[in-house]
This record gives sequence, structure tokens and C-alpha cells, in this order.
Amino acid sequence: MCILELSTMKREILVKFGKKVRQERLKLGLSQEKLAIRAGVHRTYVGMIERAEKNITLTNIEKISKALGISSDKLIG
Amino acid sequence: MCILELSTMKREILVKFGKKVRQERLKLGLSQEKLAIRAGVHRTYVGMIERAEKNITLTNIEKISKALGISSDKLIG
DNA sequence: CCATATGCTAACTATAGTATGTAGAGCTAA
DNA sequence: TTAGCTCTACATACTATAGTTAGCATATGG
Repeated sequence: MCILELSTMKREILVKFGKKVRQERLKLGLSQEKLAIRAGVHRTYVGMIERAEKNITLTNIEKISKALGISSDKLIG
Repeated sequence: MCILELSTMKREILVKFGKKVRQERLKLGLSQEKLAIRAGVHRTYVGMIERAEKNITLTNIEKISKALGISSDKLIG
């Protein structure tokens, strides 16, 4: 409707990605912070990704997937 | 060595991604511009991605993969 | 010559990524 | 109850860079 809505709109692929990350993180029994440290990113950033608030880049997709011990394409496909 | 080198360093995953995009684009006999129009991005941007000069985001990975008629995870894995 | 395709540079705008702090939920124990 | 701890959501704000665009160069093929 407006600019605000557009900027906060959660695109489907980001939501899907975020859910996968959370799912795999919990499967490993990791907190957001523990995962963040493993991946070399900030604590709050993992939360943002899981909530689909950020449009993650390819290099960070790789960081997160490696920290989760799965291949990048499994977090997407 | 220096800042310049660091900023222009082509990270492996981006190189891999770029090669895949070019490979699939040529397979379809598309120019960079034709692919760009299909994907809804700019002509030069496709070139930058293929040359691994930009760290593409997830939503654009989706745009490109859809324009190439393949699933996003196939461009990564 | 002309047209098409790509590489590359240099700007610019939008936003990804980093970081701090606050708040609240849930838990455990004194 | 109260205190302390862990985890997460969320609000900013800032810095780095992704994404957009125009222009010019070169190469190739008609």
C-alpha cells in the first residue's frame, strides 16, 4: 500500500529461507548467538534472517549454511 | 594485500555462481541484455554477476534463476 | 560503414550488515 | 515471592556495499 509496507514486506523466499535456518539451528540445539559466533556474524543478524527482515547475500548464505553443517542449496531449494 | 585487492577479491562462491549463470544463459542463447530484461534487472548487472563483481542477494538469485528457467538451488549447489 | 554484445568505469541511491541497548518471556533456585 | 540467568524480539543508528544507471571502449559480424 505505502512505502512502509513495501519496505517491511517479507518476500516469500526470505521467509522460507528464515524458517529453514531456524529449523536447522534448533535441530542442532543452538541459540541464535551460538550460531552467529559459528558463522562469524552478529547475534541480532541471525534473528533478522530468521524473521525474514533482511535480504541475505550469497556469501552470508554460505557462512550460515557452513555453520549449520549443510550445503547452501539445501537452505534454498 | 591492500584495500583495493580486498574489495575486488572474487570470492569462490560468487565465481562459481557467475559461471553457472553464464553457462545457463548461453545454453538458452540469450544475451546479457535479454536475460536482464527477463529478470527485471539492468543489463550491466548481469555482467557484474557473471564476473563475480557483486555479492548477489537472495531475492535477485531468485529473479535470475526464474529468468533462466531453473530452480535457485541449482545455481548454487 | 552499421548493429549487436560485452567489459568496464564512475557515479548515485537503496539497503545489507554491524552494533548497542532495552524489554519481556521462560527458567531455576533461594 | 524475588533475584539471576538465558534467549529472543525489536528499535535505532551507523557503515559498508548491493543494485541502478549512463557512458565509453573494444570486438565481432553483417
